[in-house]
Amino acid sequence: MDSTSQPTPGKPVRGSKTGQPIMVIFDLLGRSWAMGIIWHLNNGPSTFRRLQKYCENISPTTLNTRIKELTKAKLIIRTVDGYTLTDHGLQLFKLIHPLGKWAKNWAKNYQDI
Amino acid sequence: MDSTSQPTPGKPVRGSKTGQPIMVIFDLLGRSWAMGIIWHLNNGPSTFRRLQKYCENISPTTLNTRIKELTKAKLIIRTVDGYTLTDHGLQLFKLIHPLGKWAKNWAKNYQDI
DNA sequence: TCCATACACTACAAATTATGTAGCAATACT
DNA sequence: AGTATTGCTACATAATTTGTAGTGTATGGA
Repeated sequence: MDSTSQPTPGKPVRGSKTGQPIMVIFDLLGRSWAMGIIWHLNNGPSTFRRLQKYCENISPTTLNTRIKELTKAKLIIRTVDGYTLTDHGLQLFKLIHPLGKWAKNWAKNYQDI
Repeated sequence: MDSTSQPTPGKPVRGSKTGQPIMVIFDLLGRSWAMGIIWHLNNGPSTFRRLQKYCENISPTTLNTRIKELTKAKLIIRTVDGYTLTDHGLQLFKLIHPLGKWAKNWAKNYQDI
């Protein structure tokens, strides 16, 4: 089945052997669409299909893998209304939220590539 | 040679077709070791080998690819002292900096996986 | 109840990325 | 000149992501 390695504090992660929390979170968030999912869920609970649609047709395989990882990491949880951010997840969202404004500014100053 | 797609505002990125800045930055930062590199460079300029060592022996291939991408994105730049954060890069670091503290707390509350 | 939808996934093969080892050219030092 | 270090590149293997198709389960009428 799915043998993706779950980034876990204290255990080696993709790239990092020490399992420092920051490296663990970098690994977790560094996987495809992880931040996008958290970003979207801030708008409220979402079903699998809606999430998939929002994430510009992310493949169901990847979405499902990401959901499992984020759930194990206790950043999201499944409720009757769909997937939702946990308290931890919400805190994390608040931390990455400023990236939105920064990214727009960065994009504006982005030239001649 | 290396045909990695550079995440660029306004252009489709890995996963996102609209090229919204936040999605672009998620793609860029979501690649292996990207955030780790920025994290480390906050400690001052670093040479290729030192960076490699710091990033727990990231493969030179990946490091080089990441360096090229981050340089094109104007987040880092090469100086006589080694690779350094640009102003944009420093701003970005400041935004992700709180993740360190958050991650430690998250890791503490992380159980029964 | 039977049929049609819609949802939440799973299977699986192909494409893209990352890793790890080896090594090369350029500079610095002795 | 000889040696060491740095900044990479080559290349084969491994891991991740994608895309398409399809399965099983609920829900909603007719």
